[in-house]
Amino acid sequence: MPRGDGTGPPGWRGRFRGCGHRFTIPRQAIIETLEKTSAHLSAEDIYLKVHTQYPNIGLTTVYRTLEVLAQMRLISKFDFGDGRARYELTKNSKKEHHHHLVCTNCNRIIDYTDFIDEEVELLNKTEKALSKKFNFEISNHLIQFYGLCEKCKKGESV
Amino acid sequence: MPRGDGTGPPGWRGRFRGCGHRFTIPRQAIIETLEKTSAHLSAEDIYLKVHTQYPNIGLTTVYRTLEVLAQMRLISKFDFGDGRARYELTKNSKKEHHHHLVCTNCNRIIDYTDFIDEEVELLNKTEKALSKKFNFEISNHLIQFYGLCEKCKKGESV
DNA sequence: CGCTTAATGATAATGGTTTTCATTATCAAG
DNA sequence: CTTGATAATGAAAACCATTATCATTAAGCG
Ligand SMILES: [Mn+2]
Ligand SMILES: [Mn+2]
Ligand SMILES: [Zn+2]
Ligand SMILES: [Zn+2]
Repeated sequence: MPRGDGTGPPGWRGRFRGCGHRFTIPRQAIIETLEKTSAHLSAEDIYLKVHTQYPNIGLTTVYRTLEVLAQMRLISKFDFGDGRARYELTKNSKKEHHHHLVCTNCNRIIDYTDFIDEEVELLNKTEKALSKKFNFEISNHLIQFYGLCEKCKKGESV
Repeated sequence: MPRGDGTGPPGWRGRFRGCGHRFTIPRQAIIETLEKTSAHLSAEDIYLKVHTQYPNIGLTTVYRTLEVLAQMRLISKFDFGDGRARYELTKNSKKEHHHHLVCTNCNRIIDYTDFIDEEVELLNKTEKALSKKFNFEISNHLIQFYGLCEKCKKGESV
């Protein structure tokens, strides 16, 4: 059963305490913002959203919280080529591990999980082979496809 | 037969002219620097190397040339997480298309092409499926594995 | 309720990249 | 080989996302 005390069902407070971190209002607010969206927010995006409800939470704190969350592996940090880092909860209610399509024209990001089945298999195989060959301990991977989204593909032919 | 006039065997001048660009000394020097290395150089890396032979070529020009080269698809631009963009010739004598292992501890980059055969197959399949499903025109992809290199794996257990 | 100290926030600093603008040099035309 | 239009260059300043500083606040433990 959910707590209803603002610490959220999955026990954010517990996770923070478990890593020796304090669970503060700003951290709670930032996580709630990330939970509410399915977008890929930048630090400033998050700051602005949080700001409407907690006008005294600073951008610096957003950056610091994101760093802690990333280090705890609770969020993923991405570079989609628009000059700022973007973040999303690693396990959102709606999202599990997925990869991205990035529109090089309008910077739209599309999540996909649909065709991952065979990918997962090949990824495991590849990771195993690479680990052995280079004696490299793989802990994570990044897969992104770049191109033109539906909208931009149309606009291109004008 | 190679020209021997400094424009290089693959006809760099021709490629530039073909895109309506002029072929200048700085551009030539930057390309030669990229041809000579198998590393993943930053703009400043390139600037410093070029600087030893042409001390009056500026960092700004390096950035601008890299932008042109990237737009012409002759170089690839990467973000390995160390806060600066890194570049490499798309088709080097030694390298064709390849993917990267990135050490999250010492930032070492390992190129690999070895296990790509099955990857290529799956990638084509995936790209086709994604294109259809999202009506997205895929023109490029990025695949990187993160973890600890041989050296850093050892150091970790100390 | 206090105490310890991690966390915060306003501000300044950092550093990679981009802009500006006056000057130079490429290269097509004559 | 000139010449001229203009793309390219370089020094300097501007930009802007991110980080460091430091005095202040508050989380969590006893
Ligand atoms: Mn996503
Ligand atoms: Mn490479
Ligand atoms: Zn688009
Ligand atoms: Zn390493």
